[in-house]
Amino acid sequence: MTEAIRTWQGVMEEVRRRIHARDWPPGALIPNEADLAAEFGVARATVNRALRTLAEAGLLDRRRKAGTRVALQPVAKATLDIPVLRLEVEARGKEYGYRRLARTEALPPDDIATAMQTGDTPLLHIRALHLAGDAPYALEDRWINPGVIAAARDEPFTRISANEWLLAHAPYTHGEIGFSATNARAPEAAELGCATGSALFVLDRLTWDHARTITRVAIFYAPGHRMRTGL
Amino acid sequence: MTEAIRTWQGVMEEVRRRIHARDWPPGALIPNEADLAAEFGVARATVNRALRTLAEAGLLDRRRKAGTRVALQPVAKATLDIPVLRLEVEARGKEYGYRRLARTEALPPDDIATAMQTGDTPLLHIRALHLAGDAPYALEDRWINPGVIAAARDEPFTRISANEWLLAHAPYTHGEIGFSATNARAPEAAELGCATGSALFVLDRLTWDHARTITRVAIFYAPGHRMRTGL
DNA sequence: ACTCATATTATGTGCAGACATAATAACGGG
DNA sequence: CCCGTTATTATGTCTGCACATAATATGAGT
Repeated sequence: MTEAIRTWQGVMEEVRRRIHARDWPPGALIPNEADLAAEFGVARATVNRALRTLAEAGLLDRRRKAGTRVALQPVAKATLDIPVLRLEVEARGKEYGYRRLARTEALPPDDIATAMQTGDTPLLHIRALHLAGDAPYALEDRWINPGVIAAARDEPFTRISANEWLLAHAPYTHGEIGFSATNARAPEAAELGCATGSALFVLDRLTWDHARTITRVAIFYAPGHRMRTGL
Repeated sequence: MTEAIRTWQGVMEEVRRRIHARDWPPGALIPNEADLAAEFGVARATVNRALRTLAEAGLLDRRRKAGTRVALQPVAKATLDIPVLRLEVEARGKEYGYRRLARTEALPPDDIATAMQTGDTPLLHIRALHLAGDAPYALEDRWINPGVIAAARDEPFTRISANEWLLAHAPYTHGEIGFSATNARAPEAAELGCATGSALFVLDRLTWDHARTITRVAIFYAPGHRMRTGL
């Protein structure tokens, strides 16, 4: 017998080891919390914490009464941290720069109006460039609902980006985020300083305050951008 | 006084409400666990669970002795579920199809060899197409280290994709995942049935078994693919 | 003033016991 | 044999208490 397991991390590691070693193969039902607690000589709450964490990571499936089993198809869960663009640039050791390109109040295109459920009210439209050193880093194309965030009407967004201003002034209750790839059209190519047709990584986000949409933004990253995380 | 808070979810909601209502503005130090527990009439462990969950979500910053404060720049954490391609297709209500395009044992290009740290040993190379209905859904380009997964040498991968086979036969301890965009070169365009130069969304993954690399894969999604999640 | 040891404090985690809840299994009546 | 009710079981969570740990604040000694 090796040294005893004392912490929930210890229990988690041991369970992970057994899964990995195929002691408990994919799909297998593992002992219940009380039994494991007895085996490891810890409280049930400790085992619970360990198994719950593994379940959140997608390695286990748990159901009341049915018990805990090893996930058949462990869906990899990638947690991406999406910081403010300024911090993202600074984390790469580059100097951050910002340039507002346009600020208008206009009727958004149909797809935006539909997504934001704003009907045919005009919205605030901001287009801005984020720089890393001298090179364009990302292009921000944003629509803001001034009906919800009235203060945005008084903000020029020349020195502070909408990206950061909204974080400080418009908390959201929930949102949706999407990732895709698109070919650069002429305006994006000109603004990002790349060839027309270049493949751009796009992040789009729609945020809500309860039932009302606050803002919808698309971030076009300069060619070659890669977003990464551990598993 | 409204109804009492009983559960950790209840505490979490109330804390979230106070942050959102600016009772506790960004950067503010909030009361300690013991005080909150007394205020809400619950045990400290309950408050701890609530605050810990909010901290994991990026809404709070916690440090021992220093206390808990509202995050200044709430880094949005997007958790992406990356299921097996077959399930991804089936979840869209389409019929899944699979076609192996190539299977060779060869020396990988330099960047792959470097990433996998396999020196100049030959690796198993699989290229396969995943279909949704009749349309190409994604192209899989995979390198497998047979030094770690010897059984892969005996598997033709004609009926079952490497994507699924590895999940069942090669558990990993950790990995890295990346997202980017790239222009389709001639082979990808031909295999995916799209124009050369189309912007493709690419997911790449490198998995390890302790210190040894198992496999590195790139998934090229057909044009227009969008990966989405809530916030 | 400055330095280093010591006290204090907030979070992190463990334990034992209890009850809640969801889902399955067992059972009994028709 | 089918169907609805009831018992059983494993997880989910709460409580109250204890001690561990990390980080800051304090203060003694030079």
